[in-house]
Amino acid sequence: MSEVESFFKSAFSVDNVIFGFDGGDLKVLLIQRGAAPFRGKWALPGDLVYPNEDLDTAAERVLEQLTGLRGVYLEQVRTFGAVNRHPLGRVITIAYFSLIKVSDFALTPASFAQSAHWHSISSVGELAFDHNEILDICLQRLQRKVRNAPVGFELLPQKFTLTELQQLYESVLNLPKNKGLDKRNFRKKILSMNVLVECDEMQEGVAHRPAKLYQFDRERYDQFVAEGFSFDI
Amino acid sequence: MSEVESFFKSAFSVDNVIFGFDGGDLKVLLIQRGAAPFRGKWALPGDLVYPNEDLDTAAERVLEQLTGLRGVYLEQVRTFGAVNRHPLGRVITIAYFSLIKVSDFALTPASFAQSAHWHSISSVGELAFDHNEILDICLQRLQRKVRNAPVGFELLPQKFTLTELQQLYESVLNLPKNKGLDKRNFRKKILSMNVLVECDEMQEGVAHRPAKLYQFDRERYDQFVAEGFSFDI
DNA sequence: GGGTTTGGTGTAAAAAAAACAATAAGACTG
DNA sequence: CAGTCTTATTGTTTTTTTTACACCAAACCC
Repeated sequence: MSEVESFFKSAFSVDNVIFGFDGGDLKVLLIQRGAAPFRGKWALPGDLVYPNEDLDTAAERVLEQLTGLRGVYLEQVRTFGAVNRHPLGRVITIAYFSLIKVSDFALTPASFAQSAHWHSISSVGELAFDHNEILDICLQRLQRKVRNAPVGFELLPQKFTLTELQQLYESVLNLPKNKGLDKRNFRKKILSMNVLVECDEMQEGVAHRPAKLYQFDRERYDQFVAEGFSFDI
Repeated sequence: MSEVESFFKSAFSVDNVIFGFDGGDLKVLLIQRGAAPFRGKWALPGDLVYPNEDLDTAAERVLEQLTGLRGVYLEQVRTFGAVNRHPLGRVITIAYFSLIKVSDFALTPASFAQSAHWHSISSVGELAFDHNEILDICLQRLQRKVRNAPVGFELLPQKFTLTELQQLYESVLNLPKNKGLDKRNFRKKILSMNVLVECDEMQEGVAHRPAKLYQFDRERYDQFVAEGFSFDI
């Protein structure tokens, strides 16, 4: 038994399912493992939790090291702790998902070194460890969350069109494009919540009639929530 | 201490919020700590996870040692891992909640030794560690779950009256008795799901008109779910 | 200026939820 | 056994929410 192995009793890590929305598709940011075990395989970004680090802090650190982003949406989902989930010892992992605006994503030294790439959810292959299961559970959580909390906006630019918002929902919920949700009903519903404000700006650079841009108004949302409102789509 | 070593100076435990329903009230099973830290304080039952034990298995073990029950409803909720949550070292804990029928609860050696007692949710005092927070989060989870999955039945005897079922919901959701839910609408809704079957039996030993007894039909429920049905109250 | 593409809008029917109160059945009392 | 007490049981109406559905408008491109 190697020296490291002899110390290796149990540990905990965080793994982060980083979602993005680009090209009308829901994506997940994966890294290619450079070391054993599972060398060369795609995996969720994660790391062992430092002895003096809170779990949320560890998840934020993993996210920032890879994307350069701080203060983005992050939620703990579940802990995976099957005895044999890690080939080298007992490591349980606390799974998080985060939602980022792809346009904000900057290549960091870490992401470069770990060859981070966006993968369409629908075309993720076999991942290292139990990461397929983790991804699956996190996606289910996102699908529920997006329907009863205003988290979808975290995936869009600050200013967006209603069509983009609808496509986001169709993509996250895995509905057929432009058939899953009725355009008129969707707009009616989202606008009737009064949490979107029209910008004085139009979409630019498109080869057709440009759409109005909207923004999510968190203050109004918070106020409505305090009054008993609950977001629901 | 080497860096590698320090990663493994940590442990993980499970804590179990065991809910019961008795006397029209939602209860939680607590134990009184017999050793430091927090000696004498009420706490959630829990234990360190064995090196070769899955997390769910550990939660089942804690539950069985205390109540003698196996195969009851158990769900992982969240992991609590603040650096200083445990005064003696870095211990993160995976929180579970379980739902049991109070009438099935038998005093075990462990429950006797740990002076386990049912506490009304509304009158739980200050608990050891971060257990108040854990209880709170688990209760919130139960409140959501009971509304979109048929888990309420886990808290009732196999045969129950519709009034008991309604009181269970009012208690879990913390609604005023007989004012939170309209009796007629409640019965209409639950019966229209077709997942309850009438027993050929009536309530006994009550000093008034006895009510019909019903049972939850899980097979029917599973079939409906497969056909796209979703439970909602 | 005609073609192409997406943006934007309202109404009617159906379904679901909410509001609401009187009678029935059994147990107990005297 | 008649009367009282307590909880059980049952439907209808109104309101709200959800669904279904189709045409004209605006900008760009050629």
